[in-house]
Amino acid sequence: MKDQDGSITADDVAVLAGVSRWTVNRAYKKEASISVKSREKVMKAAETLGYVPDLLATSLATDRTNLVALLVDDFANPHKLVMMERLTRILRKSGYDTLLVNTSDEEDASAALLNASQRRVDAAVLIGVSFNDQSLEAALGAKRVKKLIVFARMSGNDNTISICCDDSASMTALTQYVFSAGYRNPVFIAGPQTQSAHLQRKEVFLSQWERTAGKRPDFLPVGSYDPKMAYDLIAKTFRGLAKSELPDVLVCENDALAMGAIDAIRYELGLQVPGDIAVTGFDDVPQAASPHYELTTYRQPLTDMAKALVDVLEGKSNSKDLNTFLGRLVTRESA
Amino acid sequence: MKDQDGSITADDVAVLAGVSRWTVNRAYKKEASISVKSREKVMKAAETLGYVPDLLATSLATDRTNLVALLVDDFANPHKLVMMERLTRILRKSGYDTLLVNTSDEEDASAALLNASQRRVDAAVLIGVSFNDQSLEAALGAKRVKKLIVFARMSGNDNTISICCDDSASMTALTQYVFSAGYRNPVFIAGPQTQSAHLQRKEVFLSQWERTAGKRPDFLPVGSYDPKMAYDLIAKTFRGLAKSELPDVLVCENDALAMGAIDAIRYELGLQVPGDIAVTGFDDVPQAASPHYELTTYRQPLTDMAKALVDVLEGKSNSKDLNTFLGRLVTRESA
DNA sequence: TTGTAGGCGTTATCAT
DNA sequence: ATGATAACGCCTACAA
Repeated sequence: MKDQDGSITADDVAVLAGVSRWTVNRAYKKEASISVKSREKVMKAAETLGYVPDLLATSLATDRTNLVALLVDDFANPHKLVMMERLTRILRKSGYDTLLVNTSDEEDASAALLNASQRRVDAAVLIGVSFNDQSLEAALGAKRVKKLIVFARMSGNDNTISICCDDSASMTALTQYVFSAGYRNPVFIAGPQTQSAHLQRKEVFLSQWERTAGKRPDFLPVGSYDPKMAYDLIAKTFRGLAKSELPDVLVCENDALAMGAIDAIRYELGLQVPGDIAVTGFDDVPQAASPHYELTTYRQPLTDMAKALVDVLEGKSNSKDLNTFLGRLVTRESA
Repeated sequence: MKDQDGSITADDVAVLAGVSRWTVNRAYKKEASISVKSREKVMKAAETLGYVPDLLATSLATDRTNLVALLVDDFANPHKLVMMERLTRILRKSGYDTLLVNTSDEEDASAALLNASQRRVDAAVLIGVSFNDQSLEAALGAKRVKKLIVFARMSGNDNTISICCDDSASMTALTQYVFSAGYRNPVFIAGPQTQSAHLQRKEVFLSQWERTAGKRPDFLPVGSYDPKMAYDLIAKTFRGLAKSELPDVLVCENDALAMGAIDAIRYELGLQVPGDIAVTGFDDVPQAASPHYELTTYRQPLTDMAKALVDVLEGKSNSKDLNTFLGRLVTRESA
């Protein structure tokens, strides 16, 4: 045994087990040519010494960290918690650890990406939205992040792998539901308007609705995916308006906005949901099911998406456009 | 320039800058004896090559990773999101990165601790609650986690550093407020009952109330800090009871439980909050301020606590009992 | 099956 | 101020 705590290396185990250091390391490899007896000896010695292989040294030697950086820029949205839970759990099951990187007070994600690259993460996964494609591209080009993955969002950037719901399919389903439920005067509540706006839920809804109903709806951009901001904006925008001037449904880009919207309709406008104004969301966060919201929304297949992420990490998935999933509409009382 | 992407080392920079490899590394150290000119040359060369120091190799050589593991076992509680945001941001500002470890499906945290130790984290921070002191102690003894910190919870374990609100002071304040607001028949809604139950909020409340009102209140343990579980339990427990049999206030161990309680009172029991049953929480999560909950609760000074964590990491704080903070009561409409 | 070099990219320490 | 040696703990590739 060595002197201090925690400095037990393969060498120490080798001595105790009476084998060479390399045999010790081999004992920890799945398909290594090593005799059962040797492995047993090694494992027993390791057990008594409290030895565990050092992942730092392993990573340095193999150029593989089994580390994934999760970049999150928006902690007001409860769906982030759901995604983090799912991702960390499934990544862990596949042997990956997760670096949680908070990019909420940075202009763009490139500084965070740089930092992650210094830790040699196997991939950086963006669960945020306020990134812009250009800075991403720059970061990806210059730095050494091996893979850049945009999760739960489409990305227009070709160097990026996007794992997400098909915005077109999901919003089309939502549009059809809203229309066939009889609503005729929707307003779309959008999140922050980033530069790469193509393919967004907003665009799909506006054009789909126009095609269906013959009129392009208005939309309201909220500064961030924060229920409070949605609340304030909706209160300010619609307060004092006559019923005839109000929309009959607010189609929200996600549940965070929708929950703020519902509260504002009830507590600021003094109106009923869905009686006066209906509301739809996107994500199906846990709170959406509560009797207070009863939110009609769209659920993404997070587990499948997380598994797809693992496939991408392990190089099993190559074609970039296969990582588009279909979720399902969850209809409740809010619309 | 070397061949592939991302494999630029200090050697490459050294060649381009016309200095030795060690000078390159020195250029990145704050107080290193290096000439301004050399540093400039190095930085310029690094810039054109896109060199950044490798943190993996640094950690291996220095035995300091600047990595902190955050163990979280409960993703249904929105306060976790708040804590994660605050901690990651403040840790980052001090040069630490955060490993997010999901321990929600593990019996105890020791397996997660083992894994973190293999990455040589500088510290493991527990933001969960369903740990038991014994397994922690075992893990701390056997493995090489340098520091084990329990955040936002008291811990009875001496080998553990606890950074939290003073449960006694906070619950006393809450107790006094509830009593002086005229409530006389409280029930405490508790979280999972772990082994080390001493010093918990529940105990403080029960004994404080007994001292004040002369009667030890009942309490109801919920299986996890999940609003839904609180909702179900409260619905099941109180449904069909006569008004005289109902409590007049539910003192909840945290906001997650309180929010479930409020929903259950309104939507399952058909009663008013606070008119029929009042509710208090703990944490002051963002949702607590919404007009729907208007929750009377207790806010912890998270930023100060996070800074204290940094102090502990940097060895500036030694005495274990100084890391107890005072928060403040936030009174709203729910009680 | 087992042992041996050499290397991963950095830092501590000593020498110049 | 700068250069050089050894070490951090492990892995790949090769030799025995």
